[in-house]
Amino acid sequence: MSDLHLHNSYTRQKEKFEALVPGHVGLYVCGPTVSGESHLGHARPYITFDIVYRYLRHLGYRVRYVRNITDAGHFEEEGREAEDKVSKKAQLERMEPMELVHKYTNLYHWGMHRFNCEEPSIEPTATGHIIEQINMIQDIIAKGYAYEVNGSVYFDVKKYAETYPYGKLSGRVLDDLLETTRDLEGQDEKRNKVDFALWKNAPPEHIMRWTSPWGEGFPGWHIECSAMSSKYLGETFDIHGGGMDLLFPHHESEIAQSTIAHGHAPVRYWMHNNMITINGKKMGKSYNNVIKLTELFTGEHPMLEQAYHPMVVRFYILQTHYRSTLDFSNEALQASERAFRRLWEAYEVLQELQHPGNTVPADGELDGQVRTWCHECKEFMDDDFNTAKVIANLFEMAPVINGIKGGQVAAGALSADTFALLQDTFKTYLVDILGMQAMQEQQTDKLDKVLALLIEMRKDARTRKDFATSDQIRNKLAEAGVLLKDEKDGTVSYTIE
RNA sequence: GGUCGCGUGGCCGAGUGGCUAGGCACAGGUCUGCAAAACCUCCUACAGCGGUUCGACUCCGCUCGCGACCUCCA
Repeated sequence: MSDLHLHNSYTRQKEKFEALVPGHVGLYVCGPTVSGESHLGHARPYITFDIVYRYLRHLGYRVRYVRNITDAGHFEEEGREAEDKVSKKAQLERMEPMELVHKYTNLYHWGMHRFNCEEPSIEPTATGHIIEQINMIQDIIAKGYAYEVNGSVYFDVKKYAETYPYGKLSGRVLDDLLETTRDLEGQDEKRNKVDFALWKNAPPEHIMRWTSPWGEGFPGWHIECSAMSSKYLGETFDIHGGGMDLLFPHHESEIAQSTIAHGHAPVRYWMHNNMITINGKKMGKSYNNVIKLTELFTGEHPMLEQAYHPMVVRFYILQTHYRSTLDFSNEALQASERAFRRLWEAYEVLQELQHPGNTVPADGELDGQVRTWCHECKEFMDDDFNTAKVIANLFEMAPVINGIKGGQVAAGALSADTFALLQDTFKTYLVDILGMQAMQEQQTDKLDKVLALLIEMRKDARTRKDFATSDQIRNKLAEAGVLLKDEKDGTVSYTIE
């Protein structure tokens, strides 16, 4: 069906993608924990896998894209004291877990929408799948790979490792882990330090709790993904994605749980995006260096020199390969903003251009070059989703487009076929696959008419050589964020910042 | 400490055993009443030291520097 190759984190190699069920792809991506606001670092996986989702569909696959919402666990709202959760408080003063989760889920959806990320096919919540998780845990206990202690259930990693290749995904060696794992609370309940919780007993003040065969508690962090992915995608599915920081312990644990529950490994291809760094350090809660999406879009953050449009951020992320780290800086974002504006304008110009209709190109060399650039886009995407190279090729073609409009390139330089290919390539890759869209809102007719009037008045002034008036109109509009451009053919167009 | 990864021109960033990615910035030019935009030109880098090779930025080794994971983490 395709020549798609992708880097499989499990084998650390690029592999040809073969769908388990021909024509269909099951894609699971670890979604957000909705106990706080999404930040720039979170944007990366969702944009990365939005590209994967879009490209797989472009290749003709029917994709079921499942991305969970982690809304169960040991939650605290950002900035609030833990005491808030203590049930002694009056009902309305107390933070309701559902309230918190709902607030941040909405905020997350708002962010994804602004980034023009497609919605997943299914967005299951951990709290909506407690039964499935309990069932899976019971199954693992029955098979002898988990044990209960004081109302909590732990997975027996040491036993698992006797038979299965524990640590392969993350490159861990069990013996090393046994020595280096730190002492944490609850360790004394575990048989071995490396064991992880499938179910946690809830202390009295804990606000999220469900009844289970082991008493009141809440599910461990890893089990939800195993339970939900197998429910919606089957015991084995094609692609599982997430951030590199989830390799261990999260994904390693998922493999272990699912392998015991189902008798075989759950995932055929693991994909992991790299981190966004800031001043060379990973952006993350623990480093206290996050820029929230709301801050990013408004520019209200000490580290931000200006606001950055979601499309600029998306473009900036796609200019780098998803497996490389990407360092945040105002300079980099500003460069992306200018770059994207230019490329998007070329795209808009291209849609308006008319081809003279010649079937033989006036410039055979350029014609061939453009065809190559266009065809390479597919090769680049097939090679582990190399969006950076796709964008580079689109930039190669921007001068051709602008040149045709500006007259530096002959209108018939390209054949009609090649011109159509060029138009299609921009639409397909820039819009459909990379998911870029205009930064500015669609103009209203009223504004358009007002500007047409001003442009007409300026044109009159210019023919009278009354440049004081014409420049005043242009400058005042510029102050208001409307930029006029005198085109070669004498017409005037405008862009709104 | 263990495991893994990275180090590219002013900045951001692809990528490859020989065939100058791309973007942003800078500089010069064309066009324009001026400007902006656009177009053309300029800017040839790959941490250091060895090795393999006809040839390495690309492979191997060492050194230095940086980071990620090992704990919630996208």
